[in-house]
Amino acid sequence: MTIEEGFGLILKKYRNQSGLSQEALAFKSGLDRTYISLLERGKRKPTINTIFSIAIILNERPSKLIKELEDLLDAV
Amino acid sequence: MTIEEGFGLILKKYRNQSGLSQEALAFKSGLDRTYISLLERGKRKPTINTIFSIAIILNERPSKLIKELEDLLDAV
DNA sequence: ATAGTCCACGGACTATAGTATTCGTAGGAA
DNA sequence: TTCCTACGAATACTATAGTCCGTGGACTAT
Repeated sequence: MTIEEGFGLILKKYRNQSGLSQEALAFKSGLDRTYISLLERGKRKPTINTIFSIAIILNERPSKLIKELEDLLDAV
Repeated sequence: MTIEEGFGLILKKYRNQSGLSQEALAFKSGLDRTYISLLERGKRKPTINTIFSIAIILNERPSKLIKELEDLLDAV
């Protein structure tokens, strides 16, 4: 699994937990609807600022998402 | 302080701790020497893959760098 | 049977991450 | 001096992050 694929899975999980649609998350985080879709499908590599923007909207610490991503990648 | 400025400070700190020059870090992480310089001066926003690449070379967990960045930004 | 929500996916674009080259400076060493 | 290492900084380039337009399928509800 690539880093971006793992990030996509984690993003999708937390977004679903928050009850937000892709479009709602996109609007609140100031990103594009289709870009959230691309991220969740592991087709894009977010910048550090994008990671922070998304994490804040999801009420999570960026480091928590990254930690979970590390664990997910290690688990392979 | 912006996210990228904070990341630059942390990168510089850990790079100096590791005893690597910008050029040595660049070589080992497969990035450009001038780009490491740009990052440390807060002029660029690294992607998630770049963050992981650099952290690995510095023998640190990406989440640790991000955690420290959060704390640095909160401290303002 | 149709309207609304949610999302995957594509094409075409714009903004910026990241590369390559070069010049200038400062410090230490020979 | 002269040589070398390390770094900042400018310019110009290439690759890709991120936007904006749309289509269509699955599902729900009315």
